[in-house]
Amino acid sequence: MPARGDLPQMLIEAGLAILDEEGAEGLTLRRIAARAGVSHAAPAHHFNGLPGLRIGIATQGFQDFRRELIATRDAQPADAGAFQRLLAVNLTYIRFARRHTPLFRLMFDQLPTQDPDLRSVARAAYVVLQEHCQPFVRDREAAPFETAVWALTHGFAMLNMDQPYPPESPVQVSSYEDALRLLVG
Amino acid sequence: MPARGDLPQMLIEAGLAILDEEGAEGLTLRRIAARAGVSHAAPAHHFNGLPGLRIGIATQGFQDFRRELIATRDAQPADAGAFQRLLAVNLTYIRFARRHTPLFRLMFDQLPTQDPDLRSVARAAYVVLQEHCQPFVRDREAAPFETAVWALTHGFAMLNMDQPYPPESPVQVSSYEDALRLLVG
DNA sequence: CGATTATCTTTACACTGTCAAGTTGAGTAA
DNA sequence: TTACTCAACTTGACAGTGTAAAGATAATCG
Repeated sequence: MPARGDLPQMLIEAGLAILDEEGAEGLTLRRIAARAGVSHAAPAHHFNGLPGLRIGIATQGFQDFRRELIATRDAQPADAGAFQRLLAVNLTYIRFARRHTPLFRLMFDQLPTQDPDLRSVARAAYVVLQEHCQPFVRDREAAPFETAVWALTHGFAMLNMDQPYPPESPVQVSSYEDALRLLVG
Repeated sequence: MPARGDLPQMLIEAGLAILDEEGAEGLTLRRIAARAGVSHAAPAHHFNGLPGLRIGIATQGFQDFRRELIATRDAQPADAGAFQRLLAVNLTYIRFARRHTPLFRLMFDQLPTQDPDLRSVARAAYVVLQEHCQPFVRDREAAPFETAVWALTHGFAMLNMDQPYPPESPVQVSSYEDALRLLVG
């Protein structure tokens, strides 16, 4: 929650709210500023224009994303198996994309900007997934397997986000478990 | 190639060129029109504003996409194995995303619009991938396996498009073959 | 107390998409 | 031929956008 007077954080929160409520098209500098109760030129003093503000919003998005992944991990029962843990975390990944589709798109659209803070929190979110792959690495190398699991999950999230495609054989969340099982062998 | 006087096709071609040369930010209605040599209001008579033109560009993108997939399939040697064929087609999928990143994003961003033509060509492109999964379906059901292969490939394409992420363990095209092999078993 | 500096507002500008009205030119019917 | 029609396109205007410059305001500090 933004402290009153902490305008940068208030602008980011306003941006997140607009993304969830109105989608990516509503995310204009002037509307963000209006929602935060300041003039349209105020953001310029804290961010490098709209591009900078978008990076800030994406950074906050990755932090929230990571927090949800961690919350899912910590909510697993003590006797949960390694596969169930990996599955639960990855399903949170997929559901986050579905629940916050415009934000999710923005997050990964902003990654190429190479902003240090953004890279850092994005990396931290990935580590949560990565550590759940550990039990399945066995004799093979870790990196290629982790990459495969990540790509499968991210692809599933992307294709499941907006609508089933192709319509005749939809990418349903319910079929992700089977897909993941194919991969872990 | 657009015939002179076929303005709709010329506008789409102009849009594709702008996407490749200037990225998504350059794709404005007025710049597309200027590149096609017409006034800024001309596109309105052939498309439903910029949203309609974007759908048209995405539709053309899926057609080109499908053509490249088919070209790769037809270029395989007669003695190529089923895995090599699947791998080759999917690598074309991944490379297309990398070579035409702004277009690739636009294509899948426009899918939720539910435009009939767009859905049709997108489905046709998917079928190319789908038919290469056939040899690996064996006793299991086809749809979940195809979905898994598609999600893995699409996720790989998305993560590989702009830049390696996370930077320390990049999603390299060279590691896709191992990932796919894990999946087909 | 007076000066300074960060924060925010006001104003102006170029650019965007859309709409309404006007222009043009090819085809058509009498 | 002449008048009509109509699709294709242009022109002009409008609200909304991001950005930059300049002004106002208030807190901080010497």
